[in-house]
Amino acid sequence: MAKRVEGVTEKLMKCAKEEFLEKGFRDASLRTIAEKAESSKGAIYIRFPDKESLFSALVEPVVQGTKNMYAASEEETYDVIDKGFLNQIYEISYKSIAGFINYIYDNFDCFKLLLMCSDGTKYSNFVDDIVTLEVNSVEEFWAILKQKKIEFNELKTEDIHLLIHSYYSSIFEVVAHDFTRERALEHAHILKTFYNAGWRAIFVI
Amino acid sequence: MAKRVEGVTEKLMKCAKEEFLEKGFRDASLRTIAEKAESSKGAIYIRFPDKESLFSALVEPVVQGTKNMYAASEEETYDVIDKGFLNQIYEISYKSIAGFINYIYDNFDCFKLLLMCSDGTKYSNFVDDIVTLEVNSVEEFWAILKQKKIEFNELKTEDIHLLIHSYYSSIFEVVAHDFTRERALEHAHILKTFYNAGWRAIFVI
Amino acid sequence: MAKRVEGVTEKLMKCAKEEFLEKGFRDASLRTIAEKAESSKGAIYIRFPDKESLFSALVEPVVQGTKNMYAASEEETYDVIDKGFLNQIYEISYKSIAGFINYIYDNFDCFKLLLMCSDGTKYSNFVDDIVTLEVNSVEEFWAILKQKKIEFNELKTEDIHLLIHSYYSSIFEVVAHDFTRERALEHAHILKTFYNAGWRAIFVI
Amino acid sequence: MAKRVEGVTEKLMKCAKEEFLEKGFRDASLRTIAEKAESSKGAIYIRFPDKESLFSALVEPVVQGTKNMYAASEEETYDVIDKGFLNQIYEISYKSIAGFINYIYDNFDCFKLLLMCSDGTKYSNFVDDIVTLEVNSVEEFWAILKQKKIEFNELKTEDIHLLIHSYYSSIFEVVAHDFTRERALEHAHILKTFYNAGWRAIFVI
DNA sequence: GATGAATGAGCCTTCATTCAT
DNA sequence: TATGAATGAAGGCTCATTCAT
Repeated sequence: MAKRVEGVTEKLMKCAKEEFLEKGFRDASLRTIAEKAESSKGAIYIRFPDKESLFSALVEPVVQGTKNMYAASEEETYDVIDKGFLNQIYEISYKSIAGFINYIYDNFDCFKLLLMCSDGTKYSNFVDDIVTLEVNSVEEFWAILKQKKIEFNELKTEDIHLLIHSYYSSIFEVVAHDFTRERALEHAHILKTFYNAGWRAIFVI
Repeated sequence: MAKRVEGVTEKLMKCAKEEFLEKGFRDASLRTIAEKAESSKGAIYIRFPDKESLFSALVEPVVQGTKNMYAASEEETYDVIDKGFLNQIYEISYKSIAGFINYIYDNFDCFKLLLMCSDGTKYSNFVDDIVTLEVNSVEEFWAILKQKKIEFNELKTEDIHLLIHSYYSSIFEVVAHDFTRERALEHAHILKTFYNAGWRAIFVI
Repeated sequence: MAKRVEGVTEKLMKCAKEEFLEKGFRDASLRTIAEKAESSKGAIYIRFPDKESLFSALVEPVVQGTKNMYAASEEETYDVIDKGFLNQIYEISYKSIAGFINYIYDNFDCFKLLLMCSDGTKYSNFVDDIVTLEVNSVEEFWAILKQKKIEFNELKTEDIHLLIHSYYSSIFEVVAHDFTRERALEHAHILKTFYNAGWRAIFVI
Repeated sequence: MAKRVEGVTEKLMKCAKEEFLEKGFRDASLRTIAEKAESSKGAIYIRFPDKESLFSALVEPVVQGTKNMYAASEEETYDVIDKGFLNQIYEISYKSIAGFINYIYDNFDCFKLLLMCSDGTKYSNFVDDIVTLEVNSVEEFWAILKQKKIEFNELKTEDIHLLIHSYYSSIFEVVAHDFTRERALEHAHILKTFYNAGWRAIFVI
């Protein structure tokens, strides 16, 4: 039985990650990746159907992980709404920041790939996709508020989208600026304070 | 000496703009640009030393304009500080939003180029550069506050950077999402409220 | 004005022809063609959008020429029918053989390309296309015969197709076997006798 | 020594046949064949030294069978000549058509491979090879005629070759056009009439 | 024997840039 | 100045064949 030489896939992925990080998806060269990995172009194609799939392989687990993490935090939120603790919603809505930051730092390179090197792949809209997910969730949340006859200042979807986008921008900037995990968490704390105040200012009637 | 045919540069730039907007800097083809402009690749190289310079020519005025606008607002700010109206600083600090939004919409395509099509050029960090400018200004502002023995909660440069980045992200997203000028201004109003509250929450002791 | 260096196109086409003749379309290499022509791959792409277009350029004039020649001989045939000289039809139907043979020999290499090296191009069915044209014409001819109440043994379209195919096979084989023009014409004479007898045998009631 | 797993060779050949029929020799992929056969590329190379040998294995029996059939009919012909029934020679010469058609239809796929999918293999001249055999036989036949002082119009070898080639072209076209066996036999009947007349016309003095 | 990973030459094509005209 | 032909490196990808397991 012909077995894949052990470690080749790992080496290829490691070198691919380096190349993608250095040059971005588009300018990365499979030739170079193969050479760096002391392997061959063919060896890549045995493992990945094409260039984008190689990128995907590096990044997809984290994309799914992010979505799962998001889905989980969404459920949590709904529980809270049911209990009607509106005043605490701002707290709760972002209580998972720390968790997310940690997740990011557990997968730092992947996030760097997603955020800064994914131009030309289907992941180029990663931030926007995340934002859209959260926007939908906010709107569902608002529907519940309405149902419960709780008054609030409703914004247009687009405006929420932009505000949430700016929120994630701030989070993800820690990656671009190579913050340490500790500093990122510190920043998240500030961010929470900042955004809670902001949301209150425009949301509460 | 033969003179450059009049209007060719303009036509080239117009067509280059279209091409860059459509495909982004990297995927744009000089051949296509020259063809669209009913001119030649050589004609481009007479006027611009390379591909990136052509992009620069389209975008640099607005980059400078933005910096100038920023410099102006900075002076303004200092005036205010001199007058010591700290309580109004949040207001003032962003009173120029509308002006900036209008500037963006007066140069909509250029901003789209800078924000969404500049991957592969030195402008890929445009937002960050703007943010850095503003951060420096904020720090100078803080220096004055300190000088005046006005107490405030001083943040680390990096944290301010990220917050300001998120602010600009939100502003610039109106470009990505093709808001009308009116909607953008509307959004700016919300943004002002939101960020004023945010800044207050973390800045005021 | 940048002019194409004289003779490059010709040299490229000449070398392409040689390469296609030697290896067939599929196995021909643009690299090799460019090298043989002491030119560059890019130089090919200035002139021809792709590999098949290069092949087309060599061959298309003759394809059109053949169709035109065919169309001309068709008109001629109809004149004859109008005069009702059925008995001479076999003669006339092929009286243009010599002309066709000469046309083939005026474009010997092109026919060799079309007949033996076109696998992988849209010309791979060249013979069948010619045959189909002639079959249609035969059927139109028969329609006229019926109109004139002239009796004959009508065959199925498929059978005519195969017989005509075999006729052209014989004509085109002179190319595969590198007959001289004179020998080809000699063969055409035999072919005429042979096929006239054949057609008579199955066609006349 | 380990034994070849039974049935694997058969399965490989079956799948190879499908692949070759579908894509032709050149575009067929050994990888695809191995996958279709739920086997491996290595398994192919154990059984066949290379790609062309795999094709050969599919086709060679029929190539030999055809040659044998031809040899048989040749002997038959000589018997007839010995009996001196020249007038019947045209009949007899083709009396084996039906047999050959049936043989083709008993091995339809193989003939399709030989006639339409063999580009790039040594079988690309299959038809010509068959024709050459028959031409040789015709010439031997003529030698006998001469020996018997029977007069006839002797053609050049090349001309006979082309005529016979056209004859086989017509026969083999039934494969390309997917005639049913019955239609093919029907066509063979027409062909016999047609060619007998043709031969007589040029052969008899 | 069987496997399929590994190889690497080779494919067609694109493109920014140079340069002869 | 203006042209666009010429260049040639580089791109992603395929594939028959070899060979270690």
